[in-house]
Amino acid sequence: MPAKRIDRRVQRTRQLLNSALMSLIVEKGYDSVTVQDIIDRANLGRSTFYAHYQDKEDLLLNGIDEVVHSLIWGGEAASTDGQGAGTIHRIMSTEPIFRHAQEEYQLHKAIFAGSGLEVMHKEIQNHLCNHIEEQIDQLLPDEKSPPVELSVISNYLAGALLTLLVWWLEKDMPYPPERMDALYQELSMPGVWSVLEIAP
Amino acid sequence: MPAKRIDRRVQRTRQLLNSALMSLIVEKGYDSVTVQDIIDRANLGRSTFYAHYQDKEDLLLNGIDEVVHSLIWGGEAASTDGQGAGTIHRIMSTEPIFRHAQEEYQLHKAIFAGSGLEVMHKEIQNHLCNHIEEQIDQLLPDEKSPPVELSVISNYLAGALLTLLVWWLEKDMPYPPERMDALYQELSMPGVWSVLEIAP
DNA sequence: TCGATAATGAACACTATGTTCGATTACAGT
DNA sequence: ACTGTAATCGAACATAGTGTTCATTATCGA
Repeated sequence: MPAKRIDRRVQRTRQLLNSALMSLIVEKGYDSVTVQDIIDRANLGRSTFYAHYQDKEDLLLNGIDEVVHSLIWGGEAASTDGQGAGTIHRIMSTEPIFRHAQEEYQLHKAIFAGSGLEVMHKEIQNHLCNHIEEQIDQLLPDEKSPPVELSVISNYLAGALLTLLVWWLEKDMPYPPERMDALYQELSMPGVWSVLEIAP
Repeated sequence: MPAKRIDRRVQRTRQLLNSALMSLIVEKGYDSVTVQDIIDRANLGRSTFYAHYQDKEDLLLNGIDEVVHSLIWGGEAASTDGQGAGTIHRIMSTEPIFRHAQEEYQLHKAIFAGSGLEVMHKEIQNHLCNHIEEQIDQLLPDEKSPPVELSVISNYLAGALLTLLVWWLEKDMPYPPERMDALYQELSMPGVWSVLEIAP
């Protein structure tokens, strides 16, 4: 196999498009950003855009993929340690998620405000569900199968988290990230343990 | 005040448009229905459409408003009675909601599949939140104020319900409505009581 | 029957999308 | 530095849908 020819222009172009989109989202909101806006801001030709991405949505998803991934799977380390007495037993730590949302809340708020929410929702929900199901699998005793499909639980947990996150951003973050994490755990986990029929 | 002049044509037009939209949604999915489709199906002129509704979204919301309202507030009667021993104490009965979704699941699935979800989400979430907050208010002891804003709880409950509903429809309703209702109650309520610091 | 109101539908202006293609530019490898 | 290749350019185009306008026609309630 011949050595792959890696053209620096490709990276640069994608990078330009992505940051153009992000800054435009903050300025005008996701819905009102057009492809024309993006290529103007990035100083790129129209056909260049379509050589890289199918459409606006595609660009958004690709740009955010890494972030989502690192957020969810990066928090994994914190999920198993530091469960002192009195703490609610958790499946995953959501604090990094809230913290990250806080750090660039203008962007996140702008994305979630319009139809960007719908675009992100499926993507994030998928990632979260995968992660959650893995975690639950480890917790379940081998001999017994769960009383409901695991995907109900994972979807429930992911959906609830996203709901809280959107609420929090829309209200301009009235509580600190740690508080939101604690709230999420306290709201969601008791019912989950109950349904799974395992004591935490 | 002069007697209001009520023209039968108006009702008829709106009715036609609405059912045209509904049938088209089932056939093609909400996203791919155009205004042209709607007026063709309804045999109405283009300008007639815009005389009644701002756009597709407007039509959808108006058509579904009554349904949502009756669903949520109609279930109220069942919410206070029939809580036998061993039952989870609930804030509202969601069984009618699942049942109604089941009855015309083709429509609901088609709506929730595309960006109709986003349109409905805010609407339903608002209605649900109002209802839930009223219910919680009644349950709270007068002297003590809730440890968090009520809107967190109501949003959490509404979001979780919608998540379950969408999951259920996408999976083609693997469980009966009663089961889904029970599941929702068991998943959500323990955490809510815990956060509200009141024993059910 | 008689205003008043509603519906018609074709024409129009507009905005955005996504594609095409020949010319141009920048790249990686040698 | 040279060279073939790959990326970019950008204007033009086809497509598709939106929302408005207006003179005309049909239908209403009283």
